[in-house]
Amino acid sequence: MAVYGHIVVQFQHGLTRMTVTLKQLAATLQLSPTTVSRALNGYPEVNAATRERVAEAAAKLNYLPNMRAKGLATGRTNAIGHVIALSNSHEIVNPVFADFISGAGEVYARAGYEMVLRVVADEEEPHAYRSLIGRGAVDGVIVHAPKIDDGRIALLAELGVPFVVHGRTSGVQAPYSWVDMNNQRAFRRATEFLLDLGHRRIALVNGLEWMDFANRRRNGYVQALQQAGITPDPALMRSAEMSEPYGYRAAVEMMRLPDPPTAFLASSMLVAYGLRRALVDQGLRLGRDVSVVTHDDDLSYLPNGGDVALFTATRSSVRDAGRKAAEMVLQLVDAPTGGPMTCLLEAALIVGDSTGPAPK
Amino acid sequence: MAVYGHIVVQFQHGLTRMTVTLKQLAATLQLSPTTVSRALNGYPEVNAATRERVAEAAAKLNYLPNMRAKGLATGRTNAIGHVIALSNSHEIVNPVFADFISGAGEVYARAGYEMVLRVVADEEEPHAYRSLIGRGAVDGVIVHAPKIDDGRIALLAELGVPFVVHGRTSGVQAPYSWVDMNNQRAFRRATEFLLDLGHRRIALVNGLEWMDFANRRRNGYVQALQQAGITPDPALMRSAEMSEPYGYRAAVEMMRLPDPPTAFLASSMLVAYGLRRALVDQGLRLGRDVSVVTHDDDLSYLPNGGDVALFTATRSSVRDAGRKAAEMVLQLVDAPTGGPMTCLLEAALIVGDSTGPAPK
DNA sequence: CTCATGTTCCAAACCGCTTTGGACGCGCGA
DNA sequence: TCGCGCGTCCAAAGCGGTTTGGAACATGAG
Repeated sequence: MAVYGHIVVQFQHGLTRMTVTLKQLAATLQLSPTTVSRALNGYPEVNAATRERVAEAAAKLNYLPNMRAKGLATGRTNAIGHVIALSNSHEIVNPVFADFISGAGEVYARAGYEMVLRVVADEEEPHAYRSLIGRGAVDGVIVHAPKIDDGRIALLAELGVPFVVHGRTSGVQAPYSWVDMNNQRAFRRATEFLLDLGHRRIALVNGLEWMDFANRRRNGYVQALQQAGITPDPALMRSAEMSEPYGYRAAVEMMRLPDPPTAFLASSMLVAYGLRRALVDQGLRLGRDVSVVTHDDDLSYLPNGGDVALFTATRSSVRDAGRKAAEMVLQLVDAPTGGPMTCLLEAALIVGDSTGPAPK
Repeated sequence: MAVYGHIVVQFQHGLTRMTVTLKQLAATLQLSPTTVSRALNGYPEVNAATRERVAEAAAKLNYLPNMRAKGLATGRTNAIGHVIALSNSHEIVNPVFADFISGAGEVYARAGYEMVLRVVADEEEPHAYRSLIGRGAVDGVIVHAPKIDDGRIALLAELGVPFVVHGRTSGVQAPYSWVDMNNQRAFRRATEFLLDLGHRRIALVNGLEWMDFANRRRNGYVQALQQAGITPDPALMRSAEMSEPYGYRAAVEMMRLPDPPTAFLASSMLVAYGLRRALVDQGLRLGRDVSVVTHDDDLSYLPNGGDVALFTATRSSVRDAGRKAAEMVLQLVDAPTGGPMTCLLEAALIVGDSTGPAPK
């Protein structure tokens, strides 16, 4: 370790690495730390010429403020926390997660915020939130994958931290901030679309229905059926973790029914892939012998076909939702009194090759 | 805001929220901050009875140390940074990412580390690393998706921060820490497996070949072919972002060749799905008329079939890789002089329903 | 010329924790 | 009895920023 002027140069691994502090910067400029700090943070009580000098020196010396120190002094962390839970029975990471994160991350980057992630077993989730906030690691929080009557909302309200939920949670009365896709409406429309094509036996291959989004989707489906005077048939409704093999099994088993469905509603692209595989295996052609509509989260690595949509789908970009949620939580951090904000996104109904009139 | 004894209780949103500091805790205990700090951190110079008292009080008052303050004092952040880049042409989040993160996150959680994520356009990646480290936001870094001759290795070495790469980067001589799957060997074995079944026309539907992993996979494939006296046919080799439609197109177009392949090697499950769809559409049966082997990253939401594997596959859990990488970076943070560590994982060859002898 | 008013800068306190360098009392061997 | 070492504890000085409460000087009005 050697000292040149006021710049400390640390030798490490045989490499030169420099960490300039505000104090050192001030010293080389013959100014007080106060003035330098103010110059860099745009306070008015500093001469324009001085401000210029400071900015130049900072750039030249490669000064970067230490976030921990800044955080300590200001009480702000400039970080938002995301807790993702793994149910330890089936340790599935929500495939939607990557895209949501990428949308949110984009917003954070622009705003100079950090994203801190915790992956925990779901029984430790409350602890994770308490710890994240109690130790002052984040200024706000995003809640992922809300269940029906989700306890996290009450917890976070109690902790008094700004948060926004990706999705909603039926059963919680207290107002809170959320951004959600209109799951019910999307699935009602999808069902109506199939009804209009003459389908009467429509199957729902849904996600886990204690997840709020899946519950809402089923409501939309049931609503549309009832409106058309059709009693929902439990044999045509499934609920499980969404995967390709799940879709496959669902289709195989339902097609064995005495009165099999002529159309399927899938809760995700992967499920739709599975449905497709099973149906094609049985020699059926999608869009002619049997129809499939899926929800499409518009995941970057799971595009719905090429130029023309492979599946008829209700589409809503989860990445957009991530962006929205991030923007909202940042606003809440800036103005906690702003009150709950909400944002309901509508899904587009994209017609692809997988649907057609009900066979006679 | 009201003061009870030395505990400050803040009223906010009409709710009671408490933040206890070490100083307050010390005051209620009639002890000095020094002693309390030492008691909580397990230093020997404190009486066992005192330590007990401190621990109890801390638990009762719900004391959680402020990480920013702790970080400032110790010079440690207890956080590891992950930078993920979005090439702005095609903003695809690597589907592998979610599982890797979940493996790593698990290790961090156990070690009391935070994971901080930055999502940036790839031209800003160097800046992201500099900023993350220069501002003291993290103690170490994981490098994702290395390309051939990746410049990030040199950058991070220069910055003098502990880091481990998920993958390797051909062309970089200097030693560095990495955990990688043996891509070359996996694809050589897969190719050999097909050769043993009598296939001579074997197609490779690869990922982007300036990604190091894809390059290695091709090497393994080419090596096996040459060993068998077969000259690799450029018409049977593709390279692109891995997706279902890509697999579909590749299969459709290759099957139109005068001398079409009898077997395919896919670089990911999604590509394999696409291959399957195209081949089945043409009335071919997998495992009889045409064979498919894929690499399977064992992603939680993309299982390779149910009880029996849908695709014959080289399988290596990317979640395990995440765990490994996290463990390594934590070790490096604890002992930076420990020198580069490496970990090469071997893929298992799983035989499924998608392969069979070459048709006569 | 005087005094109020700005402008521009600084010294010092503070954020919440760790850590250095003792202080103090006690038991023990010489 | 003295001196030494040991076990326990504490005061105070950081860590690297921000922010409060002036100080010093120039300016303009009266």
